[in-house]
Amino acid sequence: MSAEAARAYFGIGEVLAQLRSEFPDVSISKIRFLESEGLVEPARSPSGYRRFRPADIERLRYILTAQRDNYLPLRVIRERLDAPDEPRPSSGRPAALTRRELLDAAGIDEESLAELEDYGLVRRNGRQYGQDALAVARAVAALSQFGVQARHLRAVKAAADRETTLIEQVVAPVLRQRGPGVRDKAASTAQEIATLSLRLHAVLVEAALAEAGLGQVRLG
Amino acid sequence: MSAEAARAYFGIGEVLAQLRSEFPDVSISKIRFLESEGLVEPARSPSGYRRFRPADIERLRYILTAQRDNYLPLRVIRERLDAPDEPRPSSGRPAALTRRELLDAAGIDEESLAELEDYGLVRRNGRQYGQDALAVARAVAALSQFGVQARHLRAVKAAADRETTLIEQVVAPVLRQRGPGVRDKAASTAQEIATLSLRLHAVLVEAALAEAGLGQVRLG
DNA sequence: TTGCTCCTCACGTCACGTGAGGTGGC
DNA sequence: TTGCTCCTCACGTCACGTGAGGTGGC
Repeated sequence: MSAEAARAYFGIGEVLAQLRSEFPDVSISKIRFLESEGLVEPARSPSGYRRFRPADIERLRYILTAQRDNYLPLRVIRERLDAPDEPRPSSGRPAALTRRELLDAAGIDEESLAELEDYGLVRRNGRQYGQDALAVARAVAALSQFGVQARHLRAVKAAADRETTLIEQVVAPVLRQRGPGVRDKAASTAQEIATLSLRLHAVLVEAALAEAGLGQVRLG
Repeated sequence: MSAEAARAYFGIGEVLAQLRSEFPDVSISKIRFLESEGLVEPARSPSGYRRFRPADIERLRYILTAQRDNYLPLRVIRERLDAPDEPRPSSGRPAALTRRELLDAAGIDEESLAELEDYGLVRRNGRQYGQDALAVARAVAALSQFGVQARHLRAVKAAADRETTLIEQVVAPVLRQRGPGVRDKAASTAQEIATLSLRLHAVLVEAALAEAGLGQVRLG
């Protein structure tokens, strides 16, 4: 190990610097707030300074990821941190929808749904559809109002498939390891890569549209 | 026009139904709140019911889009709605960065940046870099920590390029029209399509990862 | 001594949600 | 009369941000 390695603790400012590139909206006051809510419990120096260990930083990373990717409220995040092995309590929304419910909730018709199923955009489990199917159907319904058609949807699907494959490749070495928690770790990594790729994709499209004079508008 | 067309007004519940598919987190209380903040001003029926005209709904759509896509606070959205033609006041962040500032802010080194420029992921305007360059560099820096390499980035870039092209095609007919505000309308449409495609992409990747056992994690 | 980082605590703010107690049109 | 949609107003909540007034280590 080099002289720099094996730091046992980090000050709150250092923690901030480590997290900033991945979570641009983190702040010192936010970290302190998360502690006040009992979500992290860093050690303290004799003079009262917070001392974050790597495990604390991992915990912060998890919390920030859950907020950003899953829009989870802190109450729920806390529960999951506290009781990681309990089965997920049903979260209000039904996990599954019938075909009828899906059509109604998304506001699309039979033919559209059939088309989506043909393209592989929507899949069912037996006779049921999941929340993902609803999200897909809603996005497609909104897109169709702008005249976006099948070939665009196919392109999005193809890009999503390629990205999934790549993520699986990156994560594969982790999965080859043994031990408890390996799958959770792989899944967590996969999620983060997916989020970061998505952000990259969004920024690139935005920049290209701006260049074409189709950037963010200020309507009248 | 059919019997159903040419509705002059919509009740708040009908407005909600129209917006839900595109903005899943809208609610009646949110719409009422936006009115209380002076962002929309629907007419009233004699009995006090809010009566939204198409123009009011457009305005809501604009507000919700600005919140969702640009994370703008309502204060700023209100300013833009009130004074749509004023030049954008400098918004705190500098619009441009030097090369040095970009490297520091993103936490990457010279070679990485040179690579990003080679791939066309980052571009400069003269000697300056924009906020988009910073966002790209940050995302790439975070991705590299997970062992994601050049070919992944190239794939993301290619997908973003294809999507941009498709959006331009969809918007082209609008641009061919004449008249004031045509470009703004085209840009607004382009932005919405981009957002919806992004959401679709995200949902598809998420669903595929879940199927592969790499879905959202509950860490210990 | 001077910066610099960090601390607590009270209060403010932003964007809504909730619930009580109503009214109005088919 | 019965549902149903809609109304106001007060209060609550969630996730922080701000600012005053400090302390601690090189």
